[in-house]
Amino acid sequence: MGNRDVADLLENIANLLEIRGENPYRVRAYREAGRHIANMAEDINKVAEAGRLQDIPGVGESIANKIREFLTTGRLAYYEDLKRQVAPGVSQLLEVPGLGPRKAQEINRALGITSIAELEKAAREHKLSKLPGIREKTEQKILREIERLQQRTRRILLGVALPAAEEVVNLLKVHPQVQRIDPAGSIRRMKETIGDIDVLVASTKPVEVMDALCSLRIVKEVLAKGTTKSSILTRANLQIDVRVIHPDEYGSALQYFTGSKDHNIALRDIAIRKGLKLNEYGIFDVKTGRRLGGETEEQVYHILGLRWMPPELRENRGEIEAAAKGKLPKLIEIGDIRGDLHVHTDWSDGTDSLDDMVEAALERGYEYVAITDHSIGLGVARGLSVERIREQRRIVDQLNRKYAPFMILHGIEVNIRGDGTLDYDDEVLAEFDIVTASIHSGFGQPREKITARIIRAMQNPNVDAFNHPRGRLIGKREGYAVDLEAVIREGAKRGVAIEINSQPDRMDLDDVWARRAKELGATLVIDTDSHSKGQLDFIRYGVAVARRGWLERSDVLNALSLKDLLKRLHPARMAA
DNA sequence: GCCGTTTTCGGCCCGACTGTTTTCAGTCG
Repeated sequence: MGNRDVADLLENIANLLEIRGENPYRVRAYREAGRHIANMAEDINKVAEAGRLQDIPGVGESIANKIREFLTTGRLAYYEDLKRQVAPGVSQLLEVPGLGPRKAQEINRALGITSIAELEKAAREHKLSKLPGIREKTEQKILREIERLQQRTRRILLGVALPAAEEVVNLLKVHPQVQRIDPAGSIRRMKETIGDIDVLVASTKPVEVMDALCSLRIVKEVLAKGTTKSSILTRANLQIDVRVIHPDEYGSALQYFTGSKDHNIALRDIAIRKGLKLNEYGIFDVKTGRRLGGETEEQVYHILGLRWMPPELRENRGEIEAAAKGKLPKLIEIGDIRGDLHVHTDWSDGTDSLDDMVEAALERGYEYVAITDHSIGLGVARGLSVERIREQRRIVDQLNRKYAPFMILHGIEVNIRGDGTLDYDDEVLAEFDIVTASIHSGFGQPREKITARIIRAMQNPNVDAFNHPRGRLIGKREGYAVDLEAVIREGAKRGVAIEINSQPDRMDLDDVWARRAKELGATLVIDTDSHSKGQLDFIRYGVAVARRGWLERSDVLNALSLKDLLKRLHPARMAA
């Protein structure tokens, strides 16, 4: 029973209470508590054992008791009761946009409908419009939404959404009536997945901007077009919502539409206590109604007594308290990254040559790059034999003479076998400039076994980093079961860096765990795991995870200069 | 149900939109 289970339990309770039409603040209390637990890296069992459940924001006596019961017995009587009181399937109806708890409950009560399929049938037979508060239009809307629901794609990877948003931004920003333009929402916060792609424009001629948007060459279909807000479908089938704001209101609008929702709620709470009112049009004095600001985000935060903060922090995970005390972290930036330490070539499963990958790293302005092809055990990826390693080493040495002072580190992504041993003997591993270790098989092993296996690998003194620690592929594969806390502690103890893998479908570690790793004293390394030249640009996604995890330059191995990096990896060699 | 530089009780973010309404409830972001 882990954090996820508890968070899901609380969210489910909130949903059931909502359907029952309970006090909305009680519903929100469960939702809040669940969200904080989902955002927490520390194991809830440990927190419970230490009697610190009520230290979790949003968890009071009542919820703490329920969590304790759930953790010790595996079930919760209160939740079982609740489930019995709510007809099964009603919560499914809530998935239809436009149907909230009230209407869903009414539809279920009056017609006995418990699934979306039944709902669709009833709507077609015009049975819904006999109910109070529902007429022809609502019925039609429900049918449309069900249809959309069936063909809707789920959340989009940041690595897909961000380039799409940037394309629209770049095409529109040359328009003479566009004064400012930015991606907003979860894209601006650089969340690993994105629901809606939002773009914000500052202009005094919104209609002209809307016309320009809808006639862009990337537009496949105009889904909605208004005077200040339009939605387009791109040729890549991505929906992008664009809104135009008056330049005087751009700061408060950008703040508002960047979110997160929780962050904004907390800000407005501060505003209320100060006798102020905050909305997308500005920040106002409640008594006089006078507008105090809103042209820039900085203004909004300053009037609330806070420092401006990077969007990546705005998740209501303590950033507001930190901003009030002037204790915001100085987040790592993409320019702090001095090199990439996890890169593949066509020697194993990459598509570009060693030379090309090195050239691409140089072009990025790096001081170094580590070539880390796969080891022999990974047959599918053409893992290198010992002979091939030595051959590759000779070529790396040649290239190093050519490109000095830029340095190519000869590395390896060594496979951790089922028992925790590594693919090569220690003598072979000792020849590399950097050894990174990964799991590529045995994902189904029990948690204890995988954890022990990884820790054994980390205890090999040749290992410098542990790659994509959770083994997840977003939307495709859950990570393996592992006690990450123990793995990270081991890394901190042995000086093994923990990777933030920048591949858009990995983002592994994620933001929550990156922050926890910092707390536990581990060093992180932000890598792209590139399999082609272009993928070196993925580094910005890894940096985004790091920033969302509150990391600073000093937390990151490859923010070190080449000299300091070599000192860190090979203190003995450097002394010699 | 939670929480406290107003409070241990009485608040709890704000505005827009839609459809159903003759003044507002429900839903959403």
